[in-house]
Amino acid sequence: MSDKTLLDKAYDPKPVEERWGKFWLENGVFTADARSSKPKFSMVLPPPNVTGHLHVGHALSFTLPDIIARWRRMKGYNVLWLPGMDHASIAVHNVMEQALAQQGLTREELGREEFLKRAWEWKKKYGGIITGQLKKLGASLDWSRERFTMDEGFSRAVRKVFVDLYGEGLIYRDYYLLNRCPHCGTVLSDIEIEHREHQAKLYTLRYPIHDSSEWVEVATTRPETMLGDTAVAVHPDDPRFIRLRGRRAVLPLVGRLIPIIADEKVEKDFGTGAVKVTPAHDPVDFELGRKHRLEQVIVIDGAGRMTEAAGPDFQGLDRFEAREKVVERLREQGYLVKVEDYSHAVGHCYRCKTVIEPNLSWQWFVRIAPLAKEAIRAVEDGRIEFVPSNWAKTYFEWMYNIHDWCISRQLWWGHRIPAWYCRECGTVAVAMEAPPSCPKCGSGKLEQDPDVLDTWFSSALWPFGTLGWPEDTADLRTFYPTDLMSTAFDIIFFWVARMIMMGLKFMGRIPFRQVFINGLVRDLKRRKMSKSEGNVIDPLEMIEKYGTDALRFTLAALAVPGQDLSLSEERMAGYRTFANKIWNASRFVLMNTGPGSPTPAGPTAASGKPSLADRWIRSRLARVMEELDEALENFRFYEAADRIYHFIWDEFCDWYIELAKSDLKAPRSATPAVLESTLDHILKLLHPFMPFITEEIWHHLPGAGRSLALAEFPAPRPEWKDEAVEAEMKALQEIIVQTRTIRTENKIPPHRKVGLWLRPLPGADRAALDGRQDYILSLANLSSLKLTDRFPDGRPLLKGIAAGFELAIPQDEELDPAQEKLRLEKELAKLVQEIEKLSQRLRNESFLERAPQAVVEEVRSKLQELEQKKAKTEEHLGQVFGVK
RNA sequence: GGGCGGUUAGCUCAGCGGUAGAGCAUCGGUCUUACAAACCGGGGGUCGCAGGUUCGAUCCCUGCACCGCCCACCA
Repeated sequence: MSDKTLLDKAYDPKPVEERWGKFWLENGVFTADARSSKPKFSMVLPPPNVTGHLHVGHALSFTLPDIIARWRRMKGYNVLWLPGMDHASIAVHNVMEQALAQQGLTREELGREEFLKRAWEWKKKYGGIITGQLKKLGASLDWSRERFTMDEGFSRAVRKVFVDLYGEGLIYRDYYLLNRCPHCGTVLSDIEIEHREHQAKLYTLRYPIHDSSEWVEVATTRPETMLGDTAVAVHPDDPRFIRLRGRRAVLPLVGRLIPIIADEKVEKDFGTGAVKVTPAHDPVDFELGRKHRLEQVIVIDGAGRMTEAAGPDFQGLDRFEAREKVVERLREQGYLVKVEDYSHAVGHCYRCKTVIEPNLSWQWFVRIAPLAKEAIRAVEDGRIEFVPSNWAKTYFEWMYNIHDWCISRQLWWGHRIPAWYCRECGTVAVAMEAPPSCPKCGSGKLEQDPDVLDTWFSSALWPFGTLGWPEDTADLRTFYPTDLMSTAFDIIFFWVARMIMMGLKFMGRIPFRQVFINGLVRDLKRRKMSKSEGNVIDPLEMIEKYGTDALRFTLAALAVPGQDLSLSEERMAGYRTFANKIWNASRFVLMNTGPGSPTPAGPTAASGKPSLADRWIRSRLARVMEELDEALENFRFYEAADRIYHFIWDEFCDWYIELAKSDLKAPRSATPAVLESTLDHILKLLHPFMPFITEEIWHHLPGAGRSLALAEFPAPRPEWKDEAVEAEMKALQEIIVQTRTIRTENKIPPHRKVGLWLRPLPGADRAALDGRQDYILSLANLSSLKLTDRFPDGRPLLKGIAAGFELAIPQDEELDPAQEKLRLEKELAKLVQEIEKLSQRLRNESFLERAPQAVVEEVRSKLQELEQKKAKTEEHLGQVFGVK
């Protein structure tokens, strides 16, 4: 890729990201092959709204599956990750109508046709913003298969599903009380309502009993609805109201006589124990009304304005104005008993946050129970697995209590309901295409239902509609069912559950095998990010500042299953540093193994004798490779990230490269080859997390292929693991660290070379040391030490114990006895404390009896070791400073 | 009202039955020829509270407290 063998000194993400992002797309690196013989792994992207722009939630829920996709691809799977966009009817209406309002226009004034024309133009112009941003993130999507929920094929799929369900009686039309958003001008389904706590008032009203001087008190939070009351209800067992049974009340302000009914739904202990019933404006009252065959008087229309039925005093008023006025009138006329502060939950539109208005209208519904039954079973019997598994509980709870789904919306942008009404005979014709005439009376006067379908109705078909259904395509055969659905918990009901129902219904098979639910991204105070709070972290800004790889790695490192994550910029800065670290480690490797270097990693090196460090890093690498697979298999992104991070930084950079510096000096060393191959492995292992920088560096290595994204992910190499080598290395590391500590605490300047004298403690393996003399020497160089064979008499010594060795640093100058004494005493105190803990356990007979032998043994040998150490330390103290 | 999750080092978070970990911050020392966006060393936690189970609990059980979220037809 590049002639340069030496990379720039600091890593600059921008040009690298630009170059490789473009390269991947232009070369079809992520294009799947429906006819491949490789095992397939498929996912569909949760289609972002066309109104969307990338926020950090997207960044998370696209990065995680991308890591999986890239990992699988490198492991030899035929990976399809299919992108697309959702037409998002309500959201689009919101933004477009807002724009219209600025011109003083409403959509009605514009007309349906013109509105749709503009919507399409708008989609064309702005709809691709988020997909462009997705590309920036490095998401390895197959753009050749991009779909849109309103493209022709998909729309056809939507119509077919509607027609088929209708044919089976699973879609029906009903006159029902539903949540309507007065602002958006459409009904909403139950889950599109957000409940928010309101500090409101509870009004107690007094309704006179007809033909009597008595009255009944009722409580309400919505006095304006009293104009539409058609009953008062009490509990059948409530003794207070037995005398009122069968009587009628006179509705104040209106004068209508309304029955007093008894129903068990009424809570005896709430309010006055009697409740006003408004079947046309309250969900409970609506049910009550159907049960008791009460009249429905509509006093508020869908836009939240009072109707003619509300009476001349109120007609045309907004519902909240009407509330004030009704209360005023009631007060004037003595019907208002009291007003109390009252806090309760009020439904709001999930899009525009307007208080919803229950409203009666004709709507289309999906009869959900039969579909839900199958969908429940698919999760129960494990065909579909939720990760983390506790989300299955959320899913079940909703599915068990699921209500029929209202799918019609009074909007224009979307899939128009394929139903035609005959103006002559009133027949409803449901069909894929407009029928030329009424199938019943033959009249040509047919009118299509003006409404469109709930956006989620079409999203529900995403896993198969995007693959070509209802056609029997190669893609559909190869890639359905998909393997993984990765998404956030807030759309389990909206989307996941419905995809499962529709997939089972129309494909006869589950739409995906696993559902991975990622956490929510919160700010540092654990608050949800929202524009109004002003606590939004903009991923694009982060990319600009820290690079995409750093952003991706941060998200992965914070992605603990089942946990929301608090995104911190500091953390991201840390991973930018990590990228730079990798960059520089690679520079080191390339400088020392490249063709121009004094120690090229050619065939000679490959056949050279591996040093201890060579064998050690290989062994450690083998472990990381295993752990990474395991972690990704289980969606433990944070674990994978943490593991690779520490392997690269601590083991590869801080130890191996440092050791390599002296190993490289040995004749016929294998180190250049090991350096190069370890880097190659590191790049591959890290690529799913940090695709850009790894791809860039990889192309500087000999033997790099077309793209690292298509290279083979390192397969497990158990034969590389070497316990003995790791143990030996660990001992040597301990010795080094110990000497460094001694030096630092005695303020020996880092650059001053001092001698190191080593003697195995009784019981330690002397041979292990002897055989490694030269090696220890090179290790010692790490800390400006030189190994001395002979204990130099008569000079001050700094002493320590590490890994079964007694060590001493002879000092050329006078050392500060106070300093050294302090160090040893501190050390001693620590030892005494630990020894006490351990011996306490060993003194406990129950422990000796009941704990596993291995544990007891471990404690014993640890204790022995500590005691030896303690003895030595005391000896040092006594010897050198005369302290006993 | 029902359910779910959280409470571990100054901050953000891992760990979850056998002597407490990371990143950042902090203290001390280094420009050691890949990297000062670095290197070396150190300090810092009675793991929310109270009981229980266990040889042994941060980890399991019960209760409590506080924080966050989801669901819900007490008007």
